Amino acid sequence: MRKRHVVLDDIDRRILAALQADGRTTIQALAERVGLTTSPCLRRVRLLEEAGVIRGYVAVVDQAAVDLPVSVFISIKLERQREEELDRFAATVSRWPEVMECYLMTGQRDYLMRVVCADLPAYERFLKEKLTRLDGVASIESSFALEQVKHTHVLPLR
Amino acid sequence: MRKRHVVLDDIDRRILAALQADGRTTIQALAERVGLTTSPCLRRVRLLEEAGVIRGYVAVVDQAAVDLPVSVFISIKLERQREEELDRFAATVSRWPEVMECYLMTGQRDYLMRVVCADLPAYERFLKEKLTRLDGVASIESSFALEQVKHTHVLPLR
DNA sequence: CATGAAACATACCTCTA
DNA sequence: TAGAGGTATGTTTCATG
Repeated sequence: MRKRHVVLDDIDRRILAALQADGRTTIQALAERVGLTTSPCLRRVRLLEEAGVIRGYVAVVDQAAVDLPVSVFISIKLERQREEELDRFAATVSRWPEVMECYLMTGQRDYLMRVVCADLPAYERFLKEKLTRLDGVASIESSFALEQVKHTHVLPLR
Repeated sequence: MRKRHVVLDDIDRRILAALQADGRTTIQALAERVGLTTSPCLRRVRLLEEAGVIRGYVAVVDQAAVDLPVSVFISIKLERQREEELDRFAATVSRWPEVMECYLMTGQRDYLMRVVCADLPAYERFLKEKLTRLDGVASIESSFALEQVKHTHVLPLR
């Protein structure tokens, strides 16, 4: 899982595009699609995996179908922005399973995160039992997503 | 791909958890892990797929490794909020590959989206050539992610 | 290209709510 | 007795060296 910077050529990008669309394509089908035979195709896939370009293969589960229809975006400002405080905050929220994404933002140097939950009471529980119990949080601002217009994992290669 | 509401039991949830961690587990390993034999395990997986609970299987590609290190969150307010305008906006941005996520938000009824790009110039191109060319956009506000603290696809089942 | 492993399709039995 | 799991078997397809 090296993170050394890998130079990708056109075939690599086509492999990645195909695997982003279907993570279960067989090497044979993949090879055919990108214009290789199976051996070099498999070799490339393994290299991409080892280099960390492919981080893994996952099943995409429908949020609503597992009764987690609510996405909340939360903006959080910390009282102090010392490195140590930021790291501690980041480590803590990373451990919470409700947090799907969390970013350190420019500007006010605050965090933006997306939290999923079953309903409003569940969200309130998350707030009361977790977020508001953290030290050093200056402000919390929540906005609710009414509708998921788009949600993809497919990166625009090139 | 029915969206009829499916009732999931404990075994289903464990199957989903396992497949969210590794979308390529063999049915055998999966069956062993959830305490079934392969036949009923495979049956359940197929049902979950057909019911749309499992939307698909994908390779997770590292954003930075494919030279798309920048995530930008964009808040967009529309001039009018008629159904028709909202739909047209949603349909258009859904087609742009740079847009990874887009949500219709409560409150001001505006949109929040995450766009990925290679660098600032690329983002400016996206703004100039796409976003600002749309009709009916009242305001655009961008915030940049400095750092991805967490990004997961694993939903907190139960 | 050959080989072993896994997926897949089936058919049939068992148990129980 | 319908529904879910288990057993068994044969075929096909794939990964891999």
